[in-house]
This record gives sequence, C-alpha cells and structure tokens, in this order.
Amino acid sequence: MTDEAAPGPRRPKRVTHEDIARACGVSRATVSYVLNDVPGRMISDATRELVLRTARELGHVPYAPARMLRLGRSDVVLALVRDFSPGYISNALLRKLDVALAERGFVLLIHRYDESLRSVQELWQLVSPSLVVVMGGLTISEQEGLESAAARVLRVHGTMPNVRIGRMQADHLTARGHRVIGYVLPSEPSLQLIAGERLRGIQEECAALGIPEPVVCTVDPTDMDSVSAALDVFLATEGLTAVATHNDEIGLLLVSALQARGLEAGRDLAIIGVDNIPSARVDLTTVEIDVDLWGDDVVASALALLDDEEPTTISHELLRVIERRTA
Amino acid sequence: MTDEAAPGPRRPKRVTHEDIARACGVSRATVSYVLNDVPGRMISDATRELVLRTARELGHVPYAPARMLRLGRSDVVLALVRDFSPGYISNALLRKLDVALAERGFVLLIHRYDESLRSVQELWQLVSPSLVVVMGGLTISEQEGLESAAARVLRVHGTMPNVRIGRMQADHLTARGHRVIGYVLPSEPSLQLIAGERLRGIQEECAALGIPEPVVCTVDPTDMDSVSAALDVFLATEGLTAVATHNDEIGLLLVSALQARGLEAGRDLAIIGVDNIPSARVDLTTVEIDVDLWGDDVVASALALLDDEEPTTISHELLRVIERRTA
DNA sequence: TTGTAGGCGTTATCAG
DNA sequence: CTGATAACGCCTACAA
Repeated sequence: MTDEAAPGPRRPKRVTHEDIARACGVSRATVSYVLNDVPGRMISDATRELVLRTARELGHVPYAPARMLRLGRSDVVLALVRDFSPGYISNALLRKLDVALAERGFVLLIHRYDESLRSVQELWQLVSPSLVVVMGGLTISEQEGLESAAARVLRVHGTMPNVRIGRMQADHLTARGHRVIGYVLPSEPSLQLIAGERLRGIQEECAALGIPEPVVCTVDPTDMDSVSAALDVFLATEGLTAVATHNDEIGLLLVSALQARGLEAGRDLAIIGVDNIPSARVDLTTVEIDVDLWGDDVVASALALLDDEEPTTISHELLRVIERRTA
Repeated sequence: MTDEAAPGPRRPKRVTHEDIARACGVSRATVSYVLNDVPGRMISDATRELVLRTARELGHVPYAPARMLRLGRSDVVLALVRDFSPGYISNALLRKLDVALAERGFVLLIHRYDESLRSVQELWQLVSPSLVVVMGGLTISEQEGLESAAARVLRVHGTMPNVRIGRMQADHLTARGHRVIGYVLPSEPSLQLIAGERLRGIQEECAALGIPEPVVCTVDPTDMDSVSAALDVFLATEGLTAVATHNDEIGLLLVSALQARGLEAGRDLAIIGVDNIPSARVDLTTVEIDVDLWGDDVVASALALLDDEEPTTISHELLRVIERRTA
C-alpha cells in the first residue's frame, strides 16, 4: 500500500467507474459513455438505466483530478483579489462573471492574493485554473510571475479606461469654471497603478486646458485624520476651488470632513468622485461607470480567452458624469 | 493590452518530469526526488543542481491534477459564502483561515454558493477540496447535499453559541428593567437558521424570567421601509421599551429610523445589537463576539479536520456585552 | 546513488 | 453496440 498511514476511522473510499462496472457487469468504458452521455455511442436504454441507477446507489462522484489529468484542462477560473470584501464595482463584476461562467460549466473561485504569503507559481501548482482573472492592480513582479505561470490571464482593471475617467473629472470641473483643482489618491498600494492612470488623465487635461497641475494628496480611507490633513492642504491652496477623488468612498469622506468644519461641499469646495456607489447617490457628483456594460465586456473577454480567442476590446461608452450637489 | 497576442491557437505544451529527465540524462524518478526534496533519498549535489536548473530553464510547473490523482488528496480548502462581500466577522475569519492554511501548505478558495446555480455535487466534481468550510447558514437540502458529497465539512457558524447570544441580549435588557422587548430578524434566508437560534435564546430567557415573549419583526437591511415598518410595530406595542436586533447593521438602521422621527435610541427605545462592527463603535450597545478567539477556534477545527481528528469545541468565553448609549 | 515499473480515475482509440 | 487498452503527469516501493 502506498500511504496506509491512516489508523483512524475515516476511509474516504472513492467509488470509481470500476466499481460501477463490476456491479453492473459491464466494462468501465460503457460506464464512462453512459455517465458522459457521449453522443456517438449507442448504448441500450436498459444498460444506460442500470448504469445510472447503480452509479447513484453507490454514490459515485466524478473525481475532478482524474478528469483534469485526462482532459488536460480544468473547469476552474481563479479570480485574484486583494481583499475578501472587494468594492462595490468588483463585486458586481464578480457576480456577473460567476453566473456567466456557471452557464458555461466553469466555476469561479476567489483567492485573496498576497504575494508575501505565496507566489503565483505556488498558487498555480495548487490550483490549475483554465483562466486567471485579476481584480484590481498588480505590481510589476506580480504581473511577471503571473504571465510566466498562467497560460491565460485577464487583467480586469486593465480594461477600464482609467485615463478617460480622469479626463472626464477634469472636464467637468473646468467646464464649471474651476481653475485650480486638487486630486486625492488612495494610499492602498494595489490601487496605485489604476490611480496613477486616472491622475494622468487629469494632468493631461489640465495641460491641454492650460491650467495648473492638480494639487495631489494621498489619503487612507480607514484613517479620518489623513482625510482631514488632505483637506487642510486643499483649503490652504490659493485659489483651489474643486477636488477630484480617486473614488466615491474618498469623496464622501471629504464631504464629511467639510461638514465637520461647518463647510459645505458644492458651495465651499466642489467635489467629484468615481463609481456612483449607492451611498453616494444622494449628494455626490461622480463619474459613473456602467458596471453592467463593463461587466458584459469582462465576461466576453473571459469567455474569449477560454476559447483561445482574442479578448474583446471595449467599444461603447462606459462613462457618464452624474451631476449632483457637490460639484 | 492584456496578453501577448498569440497568432495561432495557443498550445500549452506542458513541461513534464519526463522532459527534464531527458534533458538531464537521468530518470524521471530522480527528477521527482530532487523536485520534491525527498528526505530518504541521497542525490549527488551535481545531479540535484542540474535537475533544478534545467527545471527552471524549461519552466516546469508541477501539475496539480496529476499530483492530486497520485496522492489522493488536494491542497485546496473551499470556503462557501453566500455573497462576495461577506460581513465584518466572516471577513476576519476568512483572513485568519487564509494565513493559517497557507502556513500548512493549503490554499483557501472562496466560492459564492448558489444552490440554484449549481448543486454541491457539481461543485465537488469541479473542485475536489480536502475540506469545505461553510460560512453562514445553510438550508436543510444544502446541508444534506454537502454531507453526502464532501468528506470533510466545517460549518463555521454552527460553532457559534447563537443561543447564548440571544440570552445575553435578553439578560442585559431585563437587568436594566425592560419587561416587554422586541426582536428583529433579518429577512435573508441563509441567516434564518442562525437567527432562529438567537431568537430562541431570547425566548428561553424571557420564559425563564417570566416576562412576555418578544415581539418579532423581520427586516430587510437594504430596504429602509421595512425598518420603518418594524419600528411602527414596536412603538405601537403597549409597554415595549427595548429591542434586540439580529446584528449591529440592523441595530444601526433602527437607530437611524428613530432619529428620523425625532426620537432617540437609549432614551425613547433601548437597542442592543450583535457583532460590535466598527461603525457601531460610537453609540450602539451590542454583544461583542471575540473574533480573534473565535477565529482561533475555527482555525483549530479546520486543521483538526484536515488531520482526520475531531474538531475542537469552544471552551472559552467568546461573548461580552458592550454597553453604550443605546441601552 | 540512480533506474524501473506500476497505478491513481478518466476518457479516447481501436478492436471485437 | 460493447470491451480491452493506452495514455494524461506524478509519486514511490523495489530492484540494480
């Protein structure tokens, strides 16, 4: 015996095709044909019924590893996230992916990816997914590791028009007469790539319009003091009348910080966020990303990748400014 | 650009031990010994180096399915959640599990479980995890399906002393003189099992103390009208002075609903929640669950299960009432 | 110190 | 219509 080290009571005792075949008095191949409903093969209804019934009675469960080994592919799609509670948008995306993949017989598994805990290669050797979907940003080394290990990778947030988001924020503010604007970056490291793109959009637009570069502050959403400090900087900047934030969460924090000082967003300082998260839907001016449309694109890209085709590119407009009280 | 635009059909072309062995002029066994660092075997340093180097050069990645098939076990632990953004507590638990399992060489994968989308059996045949960890409640049929398919199952929320939570809520309120109390259930179906246990705790305590059964309302946290309706019921109940809620989230909603009517929690109506979530830490009286301790227990149980031992039982006190303004 | 051979459960090919 | 049989990539008892 190989690893008969288990003196304990637990005996997994897998039910194999062999067992079913023996119980039915047929061959393993026949069992496989019936169970997989192979189109070409003609099996008598009697045999088919018998096999199916005994399979159920014996409690046979197809064994994924053997199947994978034989087929050379797995039905697992692995989504890498930085945190178990992803934001509003990622959440919606994951949901869409989940049901779309389920329809195609794939299963979506989420893994909190922490490079310090385990490398991409190790991860790959533990699960062998058909596709890796990366939610959020990625450091250079992470990206390299991934590309070398996994055959198919979809970088979701790479498909988002981040630069355009920044430009739209800037456009909206300047169109309303603001000339000196601020920008709030999130401190979260994994967001830096994305945030950088958005900031670049703002900077490009400012340059194009001949107005000063935005004043940039970094904020940790879990630390209200950092928000307050950023507000200090903005209020102290000569002529600054508007602030664009990396997302609505930060935008809302800024609104609160203003209120705490007896100031009002929109009157004393214009604020524009990104995402149109539910809790922002009363007050906050924001750039809305059409999650539904974007989700469709993401799903399409994922399915294309699984079929070894080119991922689709975004063709339609995903972005829209929603004007509310704060700007 | 997501990926290197492969012109032709992508040929994965797996690098196997065979390839490495041939390139090195040794046998497959030797390669395996080196790669797995088998203790008993003595391999010359020269051979070892050679094998390791060529393995790296060829870009060999161990193939999980083959490994699983041979070893008869997988290094995957599957956590079933109802929603991609689990609550504060589940989140903390998942985090703890994640790092603990990583240390033992397991990988924690999260799956949003939706019985209407896919049965447990199907799920099992797609991933074949060593252990299934169920976060949150489970319907009867789900539970049965799981037990028949998966060898090892850990029902996390089954380990929580829900009845005691209810009793502590009731104790706290009655100790402060309240005689007629209300209870708010969440509408979420998957929480019903848990919520039922907590309610039972309250009911038992009320019976023991000889006070009336609690007035029960059901609330959907995403629907403020349902909260308002529940408040109507409570305010209309003769002599009702306190309400216990299934969790802090609902408790906070109730506080807001009171405020909206110009009433004040703690003065006009006592409110006690469960969880001590961050946003409740200013005002809300609550039953705190020591997530850290509980997490340790959950981790211990998981590891025990993986070692085919009996899961540990909770021995220490996890609960504590935190008294704040609202009760 | 290294090589040989067999098998884990499945599916596919090829005979009967 | 059905039954042997050969892989898939990996691990390990045993032989050399």
